[in-house]
Amino acid sequence: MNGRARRGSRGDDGGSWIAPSSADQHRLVSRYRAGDRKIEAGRDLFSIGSSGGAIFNLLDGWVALYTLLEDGRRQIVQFALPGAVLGILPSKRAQATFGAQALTDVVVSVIPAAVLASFSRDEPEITMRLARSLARDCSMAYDRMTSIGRRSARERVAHLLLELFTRYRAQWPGTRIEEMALPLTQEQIGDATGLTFVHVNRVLSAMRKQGVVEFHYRRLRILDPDRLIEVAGVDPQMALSWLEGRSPG
Amino acid sequence: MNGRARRGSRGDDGGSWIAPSSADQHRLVSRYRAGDRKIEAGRDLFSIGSSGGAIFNLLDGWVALYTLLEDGRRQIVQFALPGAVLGILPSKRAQATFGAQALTDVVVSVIPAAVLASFSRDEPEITMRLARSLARDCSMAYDRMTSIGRRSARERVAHLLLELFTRYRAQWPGTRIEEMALPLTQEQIGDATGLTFVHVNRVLSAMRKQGVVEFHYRRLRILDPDRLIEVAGVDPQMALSWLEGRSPG
DNA sequence: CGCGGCCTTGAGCAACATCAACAATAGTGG
DNA sequence: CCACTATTGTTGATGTTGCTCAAGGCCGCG
Repeated sequence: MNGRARRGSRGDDGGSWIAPSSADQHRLVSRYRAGDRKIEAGRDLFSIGSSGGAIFNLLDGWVALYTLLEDGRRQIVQFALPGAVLGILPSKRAQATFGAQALTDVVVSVIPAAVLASFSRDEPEITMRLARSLARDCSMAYDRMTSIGRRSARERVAHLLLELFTRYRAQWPGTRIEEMALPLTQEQIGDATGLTFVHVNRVLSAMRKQGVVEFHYRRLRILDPDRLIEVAGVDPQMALSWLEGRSPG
Repeated sequence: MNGRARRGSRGDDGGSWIAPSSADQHRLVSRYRAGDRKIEAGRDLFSIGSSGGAIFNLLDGWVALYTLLEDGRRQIVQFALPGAVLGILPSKRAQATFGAQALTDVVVSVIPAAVLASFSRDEPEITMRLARSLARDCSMAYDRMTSIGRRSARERVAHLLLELFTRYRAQWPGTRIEEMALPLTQEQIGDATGLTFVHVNRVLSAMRKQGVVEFHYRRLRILDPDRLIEVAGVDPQMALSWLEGRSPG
């Protein structure tokens, strides 16, 4: 039993940390940029219980997918980065069991379900890409679940930071930065790792003191990558391949 | 940090509890029953690291999808029941990050990836069904993740039992049993809920004493459904719709 | 009837939650 | 530029949940 307390929030907060760059590389369907929509940080792209008439292709910004328990406990189940496809439902007229909250200002291309259906008839390729995207989401969910179920607090936090860092960096291949804007609060890290924000804070403090990572007011700096990989309990082989953006061999 | 201990196992154990019945209702692709394969309880359908040339359509039996950490900690990320589609990889020549272990003797129809690709060209409908199946898997994974991340041990166990019970019963619509063969050890329940088998045992004992459920040597009996729903922390509305096999209204 | 896997129970402890206060920061309006 | 406020981060004291270690009982099977 944990994470019951929720601190006051109203969901404003601005964020244009993310370099806009050419968002088109992330488009699922390249024609039509009419359906593009901007959503400001803190708002929901869609909420729990909404019946999905549309699919969102995230072009720019960060989004958190989350679930809620009746008493307010919250779990962030996924962080979506540009290129992600959101809002696919198991069946037509099913209700979403999770919501999607913009962590930064966000640009999405909105694809009505009907349009998608017709696309998939014309070009089965697109449905296949969708399936692969979903398979990836599943794999990531399994990975996260393993983290939450079987790793210590320290390992979980390290693993999350490492994951987000590598996914972020994969968008700018070839760069060698070890610092980034990570638009999360410690509470959100807690919601993603199944911890309280108080404990997240302690874990982060410890890791800072030990010179592993520094996370302060939404800036993440990796001080010692190897150490981080070790703490996260990730196979170094695999971690290396993540960092270099190739498939694990 | 938990669940490090793993008890000796060799994976024998028989299980033909499941009524064989007409397994054809669970077929993704109805022609060709040539590719059918039987796998005995305890064996893996595929293992971590295997590069998937094939997809499995589970026709009969129970399967556990699991991940491993280097030091042997294990997380069961999903239980697959007849009708499930297993082994879809995020990309061709990617390696599976999770394995699939038969909990009972199992019958699967094996569909080589190449065959699936050609099917999806002929009949885009199939790819779409695949996508929906994957979307459902994602939703279930998110649900489970929330359980593990945010619920107490008691709630987690109750939630899992309730889920498995309703999913099992959905296969025989209209029946009103509240007892079933559940081919799991307490250790496997622990691996699925992120607990140790010792603690699972204590939780189950408590729930038995309180007249909620009885789980003993792989037989599950629901003593007090309403109570179980309450303990699991599930919206009664939703639970009711599960039990009746209709979509939540 | 002996063995291996599984379940059960107790004692002690570590990890993490909760409660509570306070400090740092960014955003807002003057 | 400063004062003001909401949010977020920090730290300590204390409590609880669930883990670890350990021993023994139960059940099915050869």
